[in-house]
Amino acid sequence: MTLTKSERTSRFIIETTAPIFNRNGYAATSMSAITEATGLTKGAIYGNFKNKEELAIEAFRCNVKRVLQQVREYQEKGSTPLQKLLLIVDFYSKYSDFSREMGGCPILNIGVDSNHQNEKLLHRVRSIIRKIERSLADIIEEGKSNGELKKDLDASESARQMFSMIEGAIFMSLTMDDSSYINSTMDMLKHIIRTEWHNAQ
Amino acid sequence: MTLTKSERTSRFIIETTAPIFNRNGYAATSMSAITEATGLTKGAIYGNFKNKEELAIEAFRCNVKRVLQQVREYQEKGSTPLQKLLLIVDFYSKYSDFSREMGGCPILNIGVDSNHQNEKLLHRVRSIIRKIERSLADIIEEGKSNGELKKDLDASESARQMFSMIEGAIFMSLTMDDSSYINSTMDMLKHIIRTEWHNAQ
DNA sequence: CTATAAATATACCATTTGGTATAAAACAAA
DNA sequence: TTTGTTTTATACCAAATGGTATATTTATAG
Repeated sequence: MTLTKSERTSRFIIETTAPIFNRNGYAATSMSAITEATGLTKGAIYGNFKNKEELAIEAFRCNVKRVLQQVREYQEKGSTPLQKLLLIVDFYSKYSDFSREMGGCPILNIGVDSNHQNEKLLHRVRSIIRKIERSLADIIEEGKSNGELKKDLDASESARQMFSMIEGAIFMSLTMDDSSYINSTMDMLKHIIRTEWHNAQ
Repeated sequence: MTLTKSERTSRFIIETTAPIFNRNGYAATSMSAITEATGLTKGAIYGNFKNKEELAIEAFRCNVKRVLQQVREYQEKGSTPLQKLLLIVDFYSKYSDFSREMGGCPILNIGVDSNHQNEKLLHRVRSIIRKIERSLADIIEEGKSNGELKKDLDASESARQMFSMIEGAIFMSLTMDDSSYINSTMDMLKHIIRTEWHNAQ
């Protein structure tokens, strides 16, 4: 587990530029902003990354990793699929505070930013979205299996709807700088889960 | 109604650059892209606009105007508040096709792009969001008054939730290039309106 | 047709852009 | 300590950036 020098500086560069790329987007993040933030020179940056695009991709990966780790920690507090779903919703209720330090939601920001601009980044965003939806759908399927959730529920469609609502609420909260958007929508989502998805007999 | 030359070219510049600003964002839209797209020179651009920022604001205004006009036309086909709400949802079901020519949703794109980047643009986005939510809330209030919608419905909160869901669905559809996101969420929204908001006695 | 004003084109500006070749430094093994 | 290898700093590149001063064209009014 001993890291080489370049591995350490690579991580350092990624971690300090991650919020910058997230806040400003790809085009609006200049190499000079990167050298200033890190205190390093272009030599160090280009010695560790092929180009700006590669660094942007690593920065995105870093931001996503942070979010997903937090979600995972939250959801693992629940013991049943239904509890897990509600805990995930709870996490996103606190998301605007959490996300402020890294400059918003990477999926939303880079998704919008990369569309029509950077194919590679866009593909990364899409694959992360698919991954998240798959893991949500898996939980829903488990819920159907153990009888907590209705058998006729379309797991992948419900997962998409859930994630779509979450991203919409994050967008509104962050652009309006008003956390009541996410609170309100997450309450609504919980209500849907408990009344439409929950298998009450 | 006779326009001066500069008024005509100003409009021309705004209309041809509007989709470019919408697709690429403020920083990633260069003056050379603007001169190329319009076929005009910098002299013509800076003779009609103070700077790039002013043009970007006008371009945003132009894009928003287009969307809102379409929504208005759609909703005016309905005669009651409930019908109007459902028609608005219908409009957004077809939104991804409609929006493609102008490069996505201006509120979403410029909202994300301007945050942490351009205060003036961000303020414009916020004020448009408030305006839209107000008009949605007004329709809901009418629905409460004429008995179509439940009396205990919080009009402005419901408007926010509705718009939040719409923006989330647009984001997902456009970044995943898959219209099933918006269709699915709009179906869900209709269901909510008809079961949770509708006053069935 | 002419004089004046409005609108656009041209040529330029300093600064910044992403990127690179190479020199200097820091490091590791002998 | 010396050698060879990583790693980082320096100095530079051509191209592009947003913006401007001025010349030229185009339109308008007398």
